[in-house]
Amino acid sequence: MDNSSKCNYATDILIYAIDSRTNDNCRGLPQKYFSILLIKRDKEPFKNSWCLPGGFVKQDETSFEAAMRVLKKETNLTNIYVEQLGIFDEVQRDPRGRVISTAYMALIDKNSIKDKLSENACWFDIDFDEKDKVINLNLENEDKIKVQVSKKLINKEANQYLYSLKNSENIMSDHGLIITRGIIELRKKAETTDIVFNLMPKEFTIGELKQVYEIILGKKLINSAFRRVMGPKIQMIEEQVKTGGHRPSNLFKYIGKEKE
Amino acid sequence: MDNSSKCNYATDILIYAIDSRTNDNCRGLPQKYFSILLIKRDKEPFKNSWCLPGGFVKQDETSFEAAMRVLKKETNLTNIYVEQLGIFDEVQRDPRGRVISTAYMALIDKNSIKDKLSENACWFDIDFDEKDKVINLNLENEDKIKVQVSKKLINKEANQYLYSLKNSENIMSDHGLIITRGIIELRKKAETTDIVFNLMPKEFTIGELKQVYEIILGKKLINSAFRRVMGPKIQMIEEQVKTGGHRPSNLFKYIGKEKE
DNA sequence: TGAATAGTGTCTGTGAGACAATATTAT
DNA sequence: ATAATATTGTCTCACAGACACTATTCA
Repeated sequence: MDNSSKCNYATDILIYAIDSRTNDNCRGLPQKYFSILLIKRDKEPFKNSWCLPGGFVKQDETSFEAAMRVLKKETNLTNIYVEQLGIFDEVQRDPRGRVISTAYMALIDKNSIKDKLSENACWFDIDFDEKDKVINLNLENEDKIKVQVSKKLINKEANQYLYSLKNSENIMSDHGLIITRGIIELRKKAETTDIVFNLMPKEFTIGELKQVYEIILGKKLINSAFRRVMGPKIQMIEEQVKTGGHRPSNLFKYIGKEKE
Repeated sequence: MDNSSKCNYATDILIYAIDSRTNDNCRGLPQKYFSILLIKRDKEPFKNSWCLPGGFVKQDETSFEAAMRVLKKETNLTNIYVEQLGIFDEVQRDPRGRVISTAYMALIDKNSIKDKLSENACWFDIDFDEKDKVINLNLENEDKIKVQVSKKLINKEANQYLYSLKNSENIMSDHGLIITRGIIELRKKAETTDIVFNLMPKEFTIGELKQVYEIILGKKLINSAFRRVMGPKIQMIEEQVKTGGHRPSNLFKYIGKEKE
C-alpha cells in the first residue's frame, strides 16, 4: 500500500452545557444560557484563536476513544452522552497539511464538573440565529467569536442541506462550521427525542426544563402543552424548591416514557 | 508533525435501489425488492468475498468527492441523493494496517442506470430483520451473505444505540455493519421525511409508492391513510397505466409539500 | 397588594387508525 | 363472475395549540 492516501487523523469534541446565571430581577428565575467549551490555542497555527478541544488520534485507538480521552482531560467526566457528528475532511482545512477530523458532540450537566477547568479553557455563551439561507453564530465570553454559515437545500425529498463556512473570526479553521452543525443536530433531536435531558441535572423543576427546551429550540413553548407532553416522562420527587417571590415548584426526575 | 496519527483514508458507498420483478400471479403486481450493489473482490485480502464499492481517498479530494467518483464509475450516475453515514475506524478493521473509511449512502432509481454494470458488480436482495437486541441481515443473489449485528441501548434519552458486528459471512471486514447502519438510517428518515422518493422513478403509481414504503419500513401500511398523507406531496399526470387484471391506476409525480 | 412563576382545566381543530364501500380491469 | 388492485368515504380517538383560570410565595 503506497502513501498516497495517508492523512493525519484528528478528533474534535463539541462539549455543550447549560449555564444558569441570576437575573437582575429579584423575583425572576435565573436566566439560562446555552454554552460550549472552547480552548485558547497557545501555538501556531491559529495562535491565540479559539478552537474545539481535540487532538490527534493514536494508532491504537478509535476517534471515539480519542474524543473520550480529551473529554476526560478537560472535564474529568466519563459516562456522558456522546454522539458522532461526522467527518470534516476539506482538503485545505488545516494549513499544516492534510488533516481530517471526526467530530463528536457531548452533552453535559455543568454542575457535574467538580474540577477546575484548565487555564486555557473557557465556556462561551451561544447565540444561534438560523435564517432561511444564512446562519449567524455568535460566541461570547472572554472574546467575541463570529461565524457565518450559508445554508443551501440540496435534496428537497430528504430535507437535506449543505452548510458551508462564509466567515469566521477568532476561531480555528472550520470549527465554527462544526459547532453550527452540532447545534443543528441537537435541535433536530430535541424535537423528536428526549436528548435535552442529557443537559439537565438529575433533579429539576418543570420551569427549568422548559427554559432549556426554549433555548435549544429557539422559540417560546406553550406552558400547558409542555407539561402535558413532559408529564409521562418525568416523576415528582418529595422535595420542593423556593426560588423567589412566587409559588414554590416541585422537583422532578427523568423516567422515560411510560410505555414503549 | 510526526507520523503517529497517519491513517490510510478510504471511502465506501452504499448504493441502494428498488428492484421490480414480475410475480407468478398473472393478475398481481410485480413484486418489489430492496437491493444493494456489491462488488466481488478479485484480490487479497478478502479475495472472492463481497464488498462495498469504494476505494482510497486521494490527497486532493474529499471523501465525498472520492465516493462520487466511485459512484460514477459503477453506475455512471451523478446528481443523485447521497448522504454521509459516518466514519468507521475500528483499529483492527483491515488486515492491511490502519485503514479508516467514511461511508456514504446513495439512493437511486435503478431504471436510470443505462450502462451495463461492471463484471464483478452485482445487485443483492436485502432481507433485513430487526429484533430487540439483534439484527439479521441476509443478502442474496449470486451468493448468500449473512450478517448478524447486535444492538444495545446506550442512551435512553436520545434513543441512541450501539451496533456491533457479531458474525458475517462472505463479506469484507465490517461492511455488513455499514450496510446495516445505512438501512437503519434510511428507515428512520423514511418515517420523518420524503427520502423514499429518491428511490422512485419520476413517474409512479400510488400502489408502487406504497409497496416501496412497505419494504423500507418493514410493515404493512393502511391504504387510505397512506393516500391521505401522500396526497399533498404528489400530483397526478395525464397518463394512466394498466398493469393487470384490475382497475388501471393513475401516474403521479413528486411535488413536495404544498405549504412549508 | 402585586409581580412572578407554578400548576390545572377546557375548547377546538387536525390528523392518524380502522374499516367499509365503490370502481375498473383481465381472465 | 371473480380475483386483484385503485380510489373514495367516514367514524372515532388521541393529541397539540390556544388561552383562561387558580395557587402560592416574597417584596
